[in-house]
Amino acid sequence: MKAGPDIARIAALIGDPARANMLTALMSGKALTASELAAEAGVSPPTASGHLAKLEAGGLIGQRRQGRHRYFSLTGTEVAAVLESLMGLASGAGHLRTRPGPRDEALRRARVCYNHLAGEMATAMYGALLRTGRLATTGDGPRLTESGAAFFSGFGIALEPLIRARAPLCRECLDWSERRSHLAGSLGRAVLARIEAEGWASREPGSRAVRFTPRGEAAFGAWLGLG
Amino acid sequence: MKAGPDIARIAALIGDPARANMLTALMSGKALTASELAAEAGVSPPTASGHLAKLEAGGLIGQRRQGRHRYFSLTGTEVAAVLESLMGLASGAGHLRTRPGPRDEALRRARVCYNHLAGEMATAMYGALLRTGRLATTGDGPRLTESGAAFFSGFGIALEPLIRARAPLCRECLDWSERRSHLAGSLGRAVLARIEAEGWASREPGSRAVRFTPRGEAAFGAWLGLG
DNA sequence: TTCATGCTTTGACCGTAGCCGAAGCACGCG
DNA sequence: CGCGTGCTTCGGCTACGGTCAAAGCATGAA
Repeated sequence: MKAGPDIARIAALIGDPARANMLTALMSGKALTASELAAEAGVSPPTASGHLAKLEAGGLIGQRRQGRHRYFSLTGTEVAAVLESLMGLASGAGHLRTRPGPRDEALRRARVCYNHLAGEMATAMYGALLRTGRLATTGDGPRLTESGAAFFSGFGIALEPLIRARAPLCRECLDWSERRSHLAGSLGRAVLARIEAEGWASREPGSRAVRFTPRGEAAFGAWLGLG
Repeated sequence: MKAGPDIARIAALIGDPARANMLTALMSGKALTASELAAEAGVSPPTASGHLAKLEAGGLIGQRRQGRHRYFSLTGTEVAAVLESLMGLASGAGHLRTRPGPRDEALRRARVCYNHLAGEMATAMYGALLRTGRLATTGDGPRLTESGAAFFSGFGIALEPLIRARAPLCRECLDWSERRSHLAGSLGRAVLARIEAEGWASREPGSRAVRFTPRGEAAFGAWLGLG
């Protein structure tokens, strides 16, 4: 017994409904203030404050003071990955009676996962990138190929600063709605930023959903060579 | 709020120390009786019984009656994957003061992850398989190539029954100690079985650790063409 | 300085959930 | 059949943890 790390500690941290709501809200990748998170979780400011302190002590979130606000965010992609996989279990093993509403439909299509794109569009993209040899996979996550480097440079992404930074360029992340992987890492983040800058899609305010315009969706498909 | 599935429900399920211990014990892949799990969790039989009922209602474990015993096991690899990723977070973000003992060291080297091999040896194997083209990766997890099929057949694994079964042949699973992927799925399971049948390694009783014999380790490396 | 806003701490309340002992089933065996 | 073992249900205890109101600190603005 006691083999392996103390998994109950952080599972319990996620296991409270108020805290789970906060973490889910933070999955949008945006840093949120304590009051916003309190509203999101449906609790009073004091309660939220206590929860946030626990989450921080547990290492799941971090804070950044700015002016008289306190911005909270997830500490990293690893936390986001755990949350995503938990959502996969909950949506699968949970009560299926709650059939997906229109809002869930949009989330399934495309959404923000911490800082990169997730959902149907994202797994389609990841598959296309691997099929066309822009990415290759080692045991240690995906790797950018030479043709891939040219491909993304042509899309307007400056790769050098990303490579110079110590954060991993490519990562894969399991999608709870699709049950397949999609692209994460600093490259995944850059792609999402570029898609938004291009005007192909925009985030719905107050939600994780990403809405593609019809023209944006067509351009996205053409870029990747999707059917 | 309420975007996405009810993650708090199952996180809370894992969040109790007694239940977490039970789940960790079940990560060995073996089906255990209620009394064994009670001992593992350090609680009385009545308490264990209550916990097991909750875990089953939550869809995390299933039971199989056999004689006058009741055998419990995890419901699937998806549950195991969540537990592994939670261990990754807990070992990283958790208190690092608990430096790894000799027992942890063995676990890091090679262990059972639900029904397949995990740890250093497993990620090395996965990397070698991808490097040599026995496996290729699509967006939808790894795929067995033709050369890979010949490779595993030559190792004494009958692929047809695995392919005929509806369970996925290849899956990847994130390793909490290595933070890299390793091979799961029915093929992963078959490989571990073959390794044990070959006498290369054996499971330590009452633990998840897998101990390779010196000769077994050498044979394993030669088989994969590791340095 | 003085006020207002954003957040945290304190203190008290309450509910829930874990825990066990004892009794109750259920199954298998002799 | 009746005994023993394995597991579950029941009752009641305890305590941990979530919750909010009110007061206490900060920080920035006037």
